Formats: sequence, C-alpha cells, structure tokens
Amino acid sequence: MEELINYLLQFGQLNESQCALIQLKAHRKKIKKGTYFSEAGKVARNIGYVTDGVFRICYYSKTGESFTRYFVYENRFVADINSFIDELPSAEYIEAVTDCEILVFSKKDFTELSLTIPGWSDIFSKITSYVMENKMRASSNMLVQDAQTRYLHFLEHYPGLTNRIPQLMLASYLGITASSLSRIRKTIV
Amino acid sequence: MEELINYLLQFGQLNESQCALIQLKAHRKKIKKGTYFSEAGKVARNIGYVTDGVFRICYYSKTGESFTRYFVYENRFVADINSFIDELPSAEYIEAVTDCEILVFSKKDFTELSLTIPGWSDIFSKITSYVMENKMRASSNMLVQDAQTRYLHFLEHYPGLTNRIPQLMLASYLGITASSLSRIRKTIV
DNA sequence: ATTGTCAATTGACAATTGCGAAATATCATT
DNA sequence: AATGATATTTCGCAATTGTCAATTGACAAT
Repeated sequence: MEELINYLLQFGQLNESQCALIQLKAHRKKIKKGTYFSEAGKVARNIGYVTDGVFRICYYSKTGESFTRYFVYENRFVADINSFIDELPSAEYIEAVTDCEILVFSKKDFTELSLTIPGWSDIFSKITSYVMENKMRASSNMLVQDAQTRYLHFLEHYPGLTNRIPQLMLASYLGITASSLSRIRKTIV
Repeated sequence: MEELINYLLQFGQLNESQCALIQLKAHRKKIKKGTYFSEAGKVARNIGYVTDGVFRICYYSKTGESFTRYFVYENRFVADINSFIDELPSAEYIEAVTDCEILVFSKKDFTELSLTIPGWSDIFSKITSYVMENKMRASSNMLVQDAQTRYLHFLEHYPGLTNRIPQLMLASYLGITASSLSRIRKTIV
C-alpha cells in the first residue's frame, strides 16, 4: 500500500489526507493464474496496481494463437487505460500469468478521486504517457534487433522475470517461436 | 487552422471564445526538409500541429545509422510530449522528411492555455494516450509479421505516404534493409 | 552534354528464423 | 510410483532476410 503511494508521488504531489483518501478507495483483490483481469470487447471497469504477480497484455489471432504485447508486474498499474477512461471496449486481454494480488480502483472511485484531488488526473496522464512511451520505444527497438539481442535485452531489463513466465509467452513477446527461443537460450547458457 | 480546432474537438469540448484563444496562440512556421523540429538531448520547447508535410521521429546508432520510429503527417500533433511537458531532454530527433508547415505552440503559451481553458490538459492527455497506444500497437503488431505483410499493411494504412518518403526511411521504419524493401516491392507491383 | 551525388535496385551468398514432427522434461493428479 | 497433460527441447529442412558489392536511375550543378 505504501508502495502505491510512493509510486504516485514520483509523478506528482499529494498531501497526507489525499494519500489517506486514496488508500481508502484501494481494495485488495486476488486474481488466479490463467484468469483475466480484463477482456477484449468489454469495457474496463477497474484499474489495478500490482502488488504481487505478473500479468501479460495479449491478443489472439483468428487461429487462436496468442500474442503477448507486454508484461506488467509488481508496482506498476495494469489496465486498458483508454477503455477505462473513455468507457470504450477493450482491445486486448489482460491475463494473470501467475497468481496475482492487486489494489483495484473502480471507475466510480477513480472518478471521485479525480474530483476530490486536484492533480490526480495529471498524475495519471503523466504515468500513462511515460509508461506508453517506454513500451513503444521497447517494441520499436525490438523491430530492428535480431532475436538473440532482444532476448538478452529482456534478461537485462527484467531480471528474474524469465523464471516467472512460460517460455511460449516470452517467445510471443519477443516475436519469435518457442523453438527459436529454446535454441537461443542454449547458446547463451 | 480550422482543422486544428476540429481535431481538438474530437477529444473534448471547447466553446467559441476558447477556440479563438487557441487560434491566437498558434503560430505558423515552416520547417525545411532535412532539418530538425526537435533534437535528442535538448528540451522540446514547442509542440506543433502539422498542416503540411511529413516528419519522422528517429534516432541514431553509434555508427550513425538512423532508425525511424514512426511518421507524423498532416493533421496530427508532433512533439516529444514527455520532454515538452516535463522539460526533460528529448530522447529522439524529429526530422522534416519533406518541407513542412506547422502551427506551433510555445511551452509558455501552452501552459497559459492549460490555466485558462479547463479541459485543455484533459484533451491533450487523451490525444497522447490515444496516439501512443496506437503507435505501440502498430510496432508490436509488426514484430510478429513478416516484412511483406508489414509493407502491405503500411500501404493500406498510410495510402500515398510511400511516395512522399525515401525508401531508406520506410525500410528503417519497417525494420528491414533497403534491399529487402526493394525486393518486396518488386514482387508486389 | 557531362559530371557528381545520392537513392534505389539487383545479385550472390551467408545467417537467421520459421515450420512440423518427434523426443524429453516438468508438473499436477491420482 | 504411475499416468496424463502441458511445456520445452531438439532436429532437419525450407523460407526469409541480411550483408556486401556492383549496377542502374534520377536529378542538380556545372
């Protein structure tokens, strides 16, 4: 809970009573591995702050194959932000890759905080643009690197995450097949 | 100028006097082909709305090779938004691929509009998250498609743009070499 | 017309990665 | 411990793409 506050304070100012109010609105929730926090086609009713576990944001091809856009883990917000803010249908699925624990804010409470706390919206637009910019840069960088470079970069940037996610999901994030990833791992280790 | 207002109105509400104020703050500026609107390492002092021409957002490798992250053309905003908002050094270059004309807002005028027009900030955070989400989805999609599919998708999504940009830049956006792009074009046409 | 410059194409070859199938490994359940 | 389900590794081969070098094309300056 403290971590949530510290995270928010990186992006703007909040006094003690505002922090207390935020903590009142945040509710703990567990999400079982393999289930979805949010689904494509449905409006995202909640935004979550991950306190434990790993999610992946993914979509499916016509043939049912899944592709991982990115992972979200401890001390980051997880949500389809455009769906949540404008109440539009989500474009993607948010799947719990491990058993997860999050602090959820409902749309109603989130809106209430926007009205009560000046700067709340600003904090979130900063978080959103900062995080998205990084995600975009990451996948744009990957496009011009070979598979091994992408894998090494992942190891370096997300140490420990490799052991928490299935290789097939990592492969689909890296834009390669599970076989390829397996070959690469062999040459590295 | 009308197009700017229409664009903004897609993301929020503005009354007539607010629109007039915005138009007062927007200044026409020409940017010559091959020059930079914004440079890596420098703080972005302006945000631009493209009325004519094509920009590319790019970066350079140690060896001087350039990589194109994405293109921005008519009726879209162009800026390193995180640099502009938080006055941090830019991460990338914004280069005029053709001769360009833009409507610029200085940081000072932009801030003034934020204070004068309630909702101005909201409009921009919506534009930012909407646009970035799309950029991110685009490059994430590209990662799992082969080069020809990426090229066809580009043709379909940005009709006419191919003829306005050098193939080398398009290739670096698609994440392939100029040779590869040339071969692909040959098989298509 | 000629030259120079830069962009785009082409070709030969090498390296990377995908594909499909089979073999192992891992893990949960009984 | 045995079973079954799923994940991962491995293999051979095919397809894609990169690299490097040479050629061609377009266009401006002389």
